[in-house]
Amino acid sequence: MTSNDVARRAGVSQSTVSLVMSGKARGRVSAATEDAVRRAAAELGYRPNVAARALRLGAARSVALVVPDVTNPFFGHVMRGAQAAAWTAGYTVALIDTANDPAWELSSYEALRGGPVDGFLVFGIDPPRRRRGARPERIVLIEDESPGHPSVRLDSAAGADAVMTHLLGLGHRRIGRVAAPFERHAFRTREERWRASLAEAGLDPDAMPHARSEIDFAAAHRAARGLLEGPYPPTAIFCDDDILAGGVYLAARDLRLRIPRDVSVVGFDDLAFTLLLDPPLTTVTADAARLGALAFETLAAHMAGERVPRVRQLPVSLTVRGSTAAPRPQRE
Amino acid sequence: MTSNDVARRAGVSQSTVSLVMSGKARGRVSAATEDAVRRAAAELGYRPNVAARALRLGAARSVALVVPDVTNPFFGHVMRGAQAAAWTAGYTVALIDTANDPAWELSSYEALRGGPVDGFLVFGIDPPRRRRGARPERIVLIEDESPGHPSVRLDSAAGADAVMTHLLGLGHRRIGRVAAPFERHAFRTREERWRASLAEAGLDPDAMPHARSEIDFAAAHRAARGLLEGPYPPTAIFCDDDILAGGVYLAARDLRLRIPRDVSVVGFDDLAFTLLLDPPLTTVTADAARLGALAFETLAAHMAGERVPRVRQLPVSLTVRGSTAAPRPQRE
DNA sequence: GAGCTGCCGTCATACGTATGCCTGATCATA
DNA sequence: TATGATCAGGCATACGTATGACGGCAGCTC
Repeated sequence: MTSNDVARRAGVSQSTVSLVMSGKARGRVSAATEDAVRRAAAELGYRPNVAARALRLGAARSVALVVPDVTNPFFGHVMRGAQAAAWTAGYTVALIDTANDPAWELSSYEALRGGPVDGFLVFGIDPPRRRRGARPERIVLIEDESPGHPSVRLDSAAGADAVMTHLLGLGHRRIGRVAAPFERHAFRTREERWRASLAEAGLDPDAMPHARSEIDFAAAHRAARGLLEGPYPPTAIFCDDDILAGGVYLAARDLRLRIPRDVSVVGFDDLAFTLLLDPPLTTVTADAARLGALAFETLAAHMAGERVPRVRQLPVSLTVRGSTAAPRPQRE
Repeated sequence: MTSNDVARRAGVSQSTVSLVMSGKARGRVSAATEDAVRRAAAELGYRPNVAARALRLGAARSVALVVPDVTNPFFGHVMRGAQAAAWTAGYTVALIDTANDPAWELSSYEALRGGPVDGFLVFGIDPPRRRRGARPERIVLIEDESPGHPSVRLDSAAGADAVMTHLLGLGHRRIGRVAAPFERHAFRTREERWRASLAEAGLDPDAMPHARSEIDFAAAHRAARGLLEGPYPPTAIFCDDDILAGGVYLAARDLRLRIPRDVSVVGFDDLAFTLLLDPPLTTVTADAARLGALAFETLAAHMAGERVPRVRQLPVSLTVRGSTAAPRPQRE
């Protein structure tokens, strides 16, 4: 099934078929001919060959989506948003799951340079360095930034501020933190706002219990235990995301601490499972799907040569549920 | 950066470069020349153009992975497994998230027929009907089956049997069910084994509380409430997957029922969040990543023209945790 | 030294599409 | 009626790769 077959059937030349199929028939092909071509194409079930088109055009109408952990529902939503947006734009999404391995991430750029994709949507671990190559690489970063590439992200600063205002407003003075292990911009921002908010409230950030943890329940469980068993346990814990917050629940259960009576917990992202926690988690609600879609749209605009804002932010909002309350009067 | 550039630099012809790069140099190119070509290619950072190769070869070295819900971690693991296996085989994975919409699923086959992918890995909603087309379509089904296509799946029968043996062994006589809404083979099998096990124990399956639910917490919550508030509430509930089981926890919390004292709950898949539930969920542990990898391997073999078993099953095992116990003596 | 056999390597072409350029026909205008 | 102008559509080619068909050359045998 090639355009030649269609041409033969419609009694026209291959060029005419191509013209019609790519919508460039205006003024070059009569309505009657166009009709005949379309009919022939439909009858034969003709689909333009993507490889040939890609070869000719030098573009594959495909983008790579690089994600650190496909197993994490947050990324799932991002993927959904990006994929849907890409699909409606006639693009295909090539999925790369790096499983949190920076080496793998790097090698994926290398491997995909040959042309299977026109651009990259990167939800990365390390910010990709700019790489030399025939054509300048089209990259949009998600939740991170790197000079020279446009990026999209949640408004982590506003989210973290809302969390801290909430917690401080409840009367907490010992607000600990379970941080993600990456140097991603989003996490850095949350850390900074946590520190800044504490400082503004006259508290010393460096005196606060603080831990870093891989983003999975078991690791966060260990990290949170360390925090809660420490000499100065926090009355509230601000986590970089919901998974880490889940780890805090696990630790609290271990130590027979009640949430929020003994310790308040706040997450980030508002994943579905947070409703399952008992009590349900107070967290920052974010539209991850929109984030993915926005990333694709930005990449598409970027590839089309349009000028694109260096960074686009999506609003977030604090959703207060049962995991936060005023601290108990301390014995000290 | 084309093979011509490499050829010029190495002082050979384009064909020689092609020969070397595709590993077909044996007996046609001397070691010295081959070396020179490789060096030139490396210096220029040459990567064969995928589109051109795909056009020439009529194969894209890419497969589509069709998944109903990228947001569900179970599919995340499948994707991870499939993607990793594909990647090491030099294949690219095009992701399709159908968001549980059968129409979308269908249209994705249609759209991808033009050649962007060589085959399909389908974790489908509806079994795809066989479609006519120039070349016979290469499809492997996951967790489902359809005449004419190879399929891979978990051993749902064994899993369900283990669950029922466990529950009946604990003394349960009223074992309800929250079923998934799809006619997928995996779910059908679990249903059948549930019925068969009950019948073998001298119980009437039709008398058991039974509900169907979309696979999300809120829907399962509603469905489970219906079950537990019904005239003959079950002492145990077997759910088609962990998400549905999560809904049962929600309903139990609503109704002030304690798990497992008032009702035992069993899930399927062993997703990470089940550890977070209180008590942790008894469930069937499955290697979803292996399932994805196996699916790809099967597709690759199928495409290579090898004879492939019509169906391949992966073992599963029951993981007993805190959500199951003997029923309380009934008042009736 | 003529003929044969391997070994290395090049030539030419095909894959299917998109598009610049050209041609023939129709039509309007002078 | 002669001359442009406009419209419809075909011709030819290029995109970069893979590969079957060839050709030149060295070494060998008789």
